[in-house]
Formats: sequence, structure tokens, C-alpha cells
Amino acid sequence: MIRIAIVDDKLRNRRMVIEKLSVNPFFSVVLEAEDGSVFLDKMQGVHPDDLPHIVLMDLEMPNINGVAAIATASSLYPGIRFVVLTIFDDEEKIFQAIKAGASGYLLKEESGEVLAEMLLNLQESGAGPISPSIAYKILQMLRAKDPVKTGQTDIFRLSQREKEILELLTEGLEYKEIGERLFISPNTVKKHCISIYQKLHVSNRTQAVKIAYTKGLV
Amino acid sequence: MIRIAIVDDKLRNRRMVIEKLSVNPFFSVVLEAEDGSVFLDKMQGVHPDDLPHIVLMDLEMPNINGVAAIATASSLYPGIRFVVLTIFDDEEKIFQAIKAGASGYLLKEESGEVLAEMLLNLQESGAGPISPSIAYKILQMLRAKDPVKTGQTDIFRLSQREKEILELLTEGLEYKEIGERLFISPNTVKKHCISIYQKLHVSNRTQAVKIAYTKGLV
DNA sequence: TGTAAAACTATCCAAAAGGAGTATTGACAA
DNA sequence: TTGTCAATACTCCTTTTGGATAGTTTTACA
Repeated sequence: MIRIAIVDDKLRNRRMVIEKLSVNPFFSVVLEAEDGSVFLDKMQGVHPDDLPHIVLMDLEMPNINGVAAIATASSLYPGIRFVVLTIFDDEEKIFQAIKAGASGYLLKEESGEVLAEMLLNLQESGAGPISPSIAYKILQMLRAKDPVKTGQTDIFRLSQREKEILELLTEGLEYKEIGERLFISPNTVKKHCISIYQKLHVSNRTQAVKIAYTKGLV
Repeated sequence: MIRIAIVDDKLRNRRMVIEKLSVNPFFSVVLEAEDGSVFLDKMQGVHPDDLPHIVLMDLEMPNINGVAAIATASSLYPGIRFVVLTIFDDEEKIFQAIKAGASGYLLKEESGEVLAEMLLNLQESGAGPISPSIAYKILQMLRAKDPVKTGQTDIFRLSQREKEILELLTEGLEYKEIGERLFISPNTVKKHCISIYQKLHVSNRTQAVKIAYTKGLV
């Protein structure tokens, strides 16, 4: 079962997508929101195990638009795929959205079959729907960057488990949540954290996250 | 008139491509080579005004293979487009070729119409033929190198004071310490923090710091 | 087979953080 | 003038953290 979230300010659009997805038993729409702000708020209340796999996001919305919402949500929820749903083929905006973290985009007029196929493919292979001209823009950007940096991450002598936990710490998770993800007790998580702080020579979580970011541990 | 070069070790393949292109009067095959080495040699003898616009390049060749030839030629002739011509859909090699400078790739079994359309499109818009899964790989690489620092620091509408406090939060300071630095009460700091969390749509300090780092707020 | 390191669990405690609400001040715009 | 907003400060309350301490179990390896 693939959990889907739909973010679109028009009720009619949301209903239409749900309609299209409903013929396929693999999909379950678990969250609806009428703009990026509401979406982000609602996401905060969702249990980590119930988070959507794929978010279908409109671009033109009041308050927080699609690009900004994707930018924020994609860093908060790295495991989630974002697909832009748009009526018109506005390459520049789509490109922005993809830079911000979207996996691809789909036109709203796409049939239920195409929609389903694209989403299934996204879930299985990780490849999102991207047109050649968008791909080309991305390619240009890639070439513009120079291949640099390869940080050494082992100077702190963190154990495997500790690295794992540090990574989850940078996600903003708390003891309990990390414990659930790793199937261990929150007490154990705490113990690991304290060890991490000692090895990184810091005294709290935020400083550890800072080290993780600035020293390239994540 | 679009000048085309064909690099393939099999004579039959070259003839086939020429056949397919010949129905279209826009194309003119100006150069043929049976491997990367010969291609590069022949290119040296070509007058700059007569250089091909597009080079169709096989990957599996003796002496210098397609990836190496593209890598060399694309830096020697930056104005020329390289398109990989391949029979099988070997993603990894194609990806290598694209990294090396290819604009895209085409399967050899593609019909003359598709071939012509892709090449015309490449010439006009600069967008090369790229499949979604290749595009996705490129996208991954891009994200690895360019962590979406779109500099859009103002989409969150943080006030000046809030930005200031967010910055101190990323340093790992606590309420009391921040208060001391800014000569305000820790209660006020806390109040600001909660406002920051709401504006960033997060629920704790660590997530805020994560946003700050990944969105380039600091 | 012994041993050291890593991984796990637990409990106590104090400090810190997070959330909600209330309130005052000054600046600036409608 | 009224209204809004940023900044300031406080209280009450709950949850989360960090630290210390004290274990057991697993794993790796010499």
C-alpha cells in the first residue's frame, strides 16, 4: 500500500486526483491540505510510521507555495518523494521545485492510468517523472559544479550504531522516536547520545548536530 | 542544415543510421569514424566552420571507447553535442557518458522519425534525449553537490531578532546563554524560539537547526 | 576460551526545553 | 486614532534531556 498526500488549494482538484487514484487498490490517500502551510502543520501531527510515501504538490497556492513547501518538507522528511502536480508546463517553476527536492512532475490532465504508472514506478525504482528538457537543465547545473570535497568522517571514532543515531538526531527525532525506528529502548538511545556527545566533545544535541553538519558527518 | 558525425566500429551500423537520416533533408553526415581514436584524428583535420553540430557515438569500440572519446572531444569542442547511440540500455555506461559530456542517448533501434525528432529538438532547444531514470541519477548527483542553498532566506518570514536567535541556536547555546548574549530575559528567548519553530513548521530546536543548515539560513 | 568493546536496558534526578496564555511597550501604517 | 506587529517579560505546566550509575548481553578477536 502506497500512502499518498495531496496538497492543492482547490477542493475540486484534490477530489479529482483521489478519484483517479481510487481505481487502484495500491494507493491510499492519507493526507490532504489546501496549502503548504497547512500541509506542514498537518505533517507534524502524523506518526512517523504513517507518513505518506509520496506527496503530490500543486505549485500555485496561497501562504506557502509548492516550491517553498517542498524545500522545507524534503529536508524534514528525506524519505518522502515529492511530485509536482501542475496544469501548465511551467518549466522554470518545475525546475525550481526539482531543485528544492521534488522527484519529478506530472500534468494534472494526465489519466489515472498514467498517474498510477508514474507513481508506482517512482516508488519502485525511485525514478520520478521528468521531461528531457528539465533533465537537461539539471544536467547543465551538474556540469557547472566542480567535483570537490571528500571529508573523512572517522576522526571521532564513533561506532556504527553511534553514527546511525547521530544521523537520526540530525533529523530532529527524539529518544523515543529513534528507539522506535531502531527497535531499541529509548534509554539505550540516550546512552548512545551521551557517548556521542563525549566523543564529539560537546554537551548537547544541537552542538552535536552542528558538528555533524559542519564536519560532513552527514 | 545540421551536420552529423557518426562514430561506430560496425560499418553496418553507420550505414543504417545514415539511411535513417537520409530521408530528412535537414541532416548531412559529414564525418564517419570506426572508433574514438580515429574520430579524434579526423576531427583535427576538419575546418572549424565544417565541424559537425552533433556527434552520434557508439560506446563499445576498440582503442578509445565512447565515454573516453566524449570526455576528450567535449572539452576540445565545447560547441558540439554528443549523443550516445547504443543497442542496449546500459544505464551505468550511459550515465558515465553523460557525466563525460554527452547530451543524451538514443537506442539504435529507434525509428528514423524518432531519431530525427530527437536530433532536431537537441539542435533547437539544446535538450538532449534522456530517460527518466537517467535523469534521476543526474538529479541525485546534483543534489549531492548543490544542497539547494537557494538563498531564499526570507520565505520563512523570520524577523531580524528571530534570525539572530536562530543563528545562536545553531551554535548550541541554550536559552540562558542566548539571553545573556543579547541582554534579554531567557523567557523572551524562549518566546522567540517558539515563534521560530512555528514559522519553520518544526517542533523542536534540532529540526530548526537542520532547516537552518540545509536551507542556508546560516 | 578469555577478554575487551560495543550494544543494550534500567532508574534516579535536576536542568532544560516546549507549549499556552497574558501583558506591556514602542513603532509604524491605515 | 486605531490597529497591527515586533520585542519584551512573566507564569504555569508537561515533556524531554543530559548526566550518573549499574548492570546484562553480544560481538569480535587474539
